[in-house]
Amino acid sequence: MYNFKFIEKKWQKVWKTKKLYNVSDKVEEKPPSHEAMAGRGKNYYQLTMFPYPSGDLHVGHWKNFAPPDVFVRYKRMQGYNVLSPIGFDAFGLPAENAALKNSVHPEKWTMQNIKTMTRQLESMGNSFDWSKLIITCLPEYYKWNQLFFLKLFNKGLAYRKKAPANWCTSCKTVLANEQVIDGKCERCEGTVIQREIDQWLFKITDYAERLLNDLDKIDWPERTKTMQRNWIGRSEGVLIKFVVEGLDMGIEVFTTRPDTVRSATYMVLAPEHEVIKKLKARIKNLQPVQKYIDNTKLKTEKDRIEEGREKTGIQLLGLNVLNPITKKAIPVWISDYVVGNYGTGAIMAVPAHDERDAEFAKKFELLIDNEPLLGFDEAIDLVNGKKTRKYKLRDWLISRQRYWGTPIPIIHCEKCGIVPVPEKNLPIKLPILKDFKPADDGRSPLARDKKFLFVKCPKCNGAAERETDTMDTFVDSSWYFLRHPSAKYKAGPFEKEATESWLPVTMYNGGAEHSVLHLLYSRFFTKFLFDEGLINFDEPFMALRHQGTILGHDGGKMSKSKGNVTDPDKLVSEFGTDAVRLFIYFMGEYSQSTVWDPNGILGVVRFLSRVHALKNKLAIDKTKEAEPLEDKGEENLTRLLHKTIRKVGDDIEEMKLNTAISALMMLLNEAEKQKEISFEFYKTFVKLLAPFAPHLTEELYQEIRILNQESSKLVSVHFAAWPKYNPKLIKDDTFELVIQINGKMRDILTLSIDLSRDEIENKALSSEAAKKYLNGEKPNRIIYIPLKLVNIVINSPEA
RNA sequence: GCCGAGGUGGUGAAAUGGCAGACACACUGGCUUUAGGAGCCAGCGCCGCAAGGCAUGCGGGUUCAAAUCCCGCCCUCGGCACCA
Repeated sequence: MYNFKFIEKKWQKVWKTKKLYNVSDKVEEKPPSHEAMAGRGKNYYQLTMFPYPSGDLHVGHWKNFAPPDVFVRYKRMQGYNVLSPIGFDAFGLPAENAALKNSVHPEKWTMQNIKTMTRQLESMGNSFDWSKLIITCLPEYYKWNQLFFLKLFNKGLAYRKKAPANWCTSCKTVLANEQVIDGKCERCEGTVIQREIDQWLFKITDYAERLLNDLDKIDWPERTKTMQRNWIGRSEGVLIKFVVEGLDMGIEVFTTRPDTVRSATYMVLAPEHEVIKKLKARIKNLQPVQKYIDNTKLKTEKDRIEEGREKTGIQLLGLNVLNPITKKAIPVWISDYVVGNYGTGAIMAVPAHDERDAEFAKKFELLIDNEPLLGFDEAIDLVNGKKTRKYKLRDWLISRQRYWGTPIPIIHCEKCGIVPVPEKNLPIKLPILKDFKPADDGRSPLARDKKFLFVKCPKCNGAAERETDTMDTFVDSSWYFLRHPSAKYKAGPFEKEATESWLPVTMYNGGAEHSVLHLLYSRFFTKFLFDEGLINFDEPFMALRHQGTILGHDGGKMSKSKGNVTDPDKLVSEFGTDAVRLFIYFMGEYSQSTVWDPNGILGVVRFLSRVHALKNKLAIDKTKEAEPLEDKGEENLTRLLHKTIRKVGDDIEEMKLNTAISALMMLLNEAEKQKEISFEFYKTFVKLLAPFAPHLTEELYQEIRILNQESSKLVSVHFAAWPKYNPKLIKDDTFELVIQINGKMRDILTLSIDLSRDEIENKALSSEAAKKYLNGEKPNRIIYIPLKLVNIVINSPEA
């Protein structure tokens, strides 16, 4: 085994000091779209979703970061100017929780972890441009979160509203949605209820239509697009007004089935429907109704899950509406199976045509009426309905009553109301609090910092208070890809030239678990900034590929809490970074999930040391190279080399790294059979392996260059030109003909590719196998597939 | 329930209508070595001494030919889940 420790350390140091992977800041041509890269530009922006600084790099991080680096190195060798930056998604609840547990400040905890992870990421040998590093918890980054908030606010796209939040009754704090697991608190398993609190929201629903339609113009996995489509959930329907009996008012419902309106036998309102308050006076059973409404609010997620689909509800006695066609008076109910913030929060119930309504009608013994259907448009005309589109997508609730996040740049003034912080006063820095525990009253810990809290109103100069909520960390990650090329820019969130030359991201890599939230929010931000005229594109990621997850030995997702997380450090110190990288690639396709089992690593370890040992077969006598290829073995090897050049390139393009490596293994197997190998061969082999095993190949490449007496200036293998294959050499002059009898393989012949169809069929018919099975008879039919096979069909007697 | 992905040797996996199991791991036998998680040679889907037969979750179908295409099931994973 070669001295990988020495080699890997040495080259990592050289790359770092030479800033080998830092891209030039000068303006290049626009980046090409992924599918039409060739010849359309030279800038290539590859980005892998930035990590949360949890503290250590586990094998899942390797699976995230190592495969895209192959792609990046390959593109670079092809002559692309490749930007591959890295950063840390550094705000968020885990830091707070860990900090509370270990009594360190979240900032200290986070910055320490970033330091460790930086070192670990560096030891992975990825070709990151570290000069473009971003860390979201620093004011120089989150300042721009605040700027974007103000821009959204000015356009009415950031607004404040009383909204239900997840409230853990045991921790007495608000939880993020992702912290609620099966209706329980992730940390303490306490009960989670909905609590109404004033919160900030981004009006992403304004963009629903564009977010949906523009999915057609990006190269993303179909399943991811489908998930976004379902999440946005557009449906085409009609608004129909039902007149309240005896009153000069109506209640509007949304339906996708106006053709069934004649069979609507009752109406159901969501418990929070505002009309209930308005018509209080007319409701005869107000007390039980109020009780039902209160109960709904108190209902926990857990209760709902336990109840299953069992429907509950109560009639609003004394209140009827008129069916707009039959003019019959029908009862009005409230039930929590009608969702308050979808459609109009009211439905016409048609138990004859809707399963859920049928279930409800059956339970409460309501009239089920099956009138003949109307024509769709006919019905709309008759009831004077309004065609509408509705979306399941909700506005994005960004308020967090937590400490470790970006402060929302708003001031509450008694006189002036909600006042935005003037841009020139940004950033509003997050104060260093000693006590950052979440509070009982649901207010952010920032409310306890009087210095932070009490300010003068920027408008009237009177006494005012700062907003104490912080932003959801998804805000940070919704635009970070814009910041990377301008990482150090101070005058704004991003520089015009850098943005125009690098963005949109050419290739985005990351986990499928972000298929909805992060990717949707990023698209929303991009569209908003496009509308503001700040950028000239309205989709952030031209191409997207998900890596498969690595599962723990138990087959479950790796997670710290499960204790099935594997730390690759041991493998790295035992076999080297190159070996671990290669093993990750060789395990299976990039997009596929696999169970982590390090047992097979010896295969790639052996491969690497044999590649290293192959150097001993180099033909030192240089004159040999000039000789014609007389030796058949060497000629075959050259042919195989050129086929491998094509195969490896094609496979990397498709991220099929496992088969690319197996092709290199086959090539090595053949090379080892030779007495000597040429400089040219070895050099090409090393180049082909370079994106996969960057350290060993750099070492070998430099050794070859010295042996070959090339210039002593460092020319890294990672900037060497990717080998080109000779199309003449990948064409064989013979092929293997498979002979089938009745579809079963019976023989193989090696034939010249120059033979005609007749000659090939004749050869096949006179083969041993054909003679045996034909037994002197004539074949019924012969199928010929050029350069592949001949299938001789013989009629069986019974056919 | 709905949507999506998947199911191939002891293991990771190849093969996208045309030789099923490439490339590896593990295992078995042999050679070599003071020694080995070393190297080399051979074997390795199942049944069978062999000839041969049987095999890609299960059952049908299309085809000269199916892991691959079509129909119907079963199982695993991921997402959504009363959205009218």
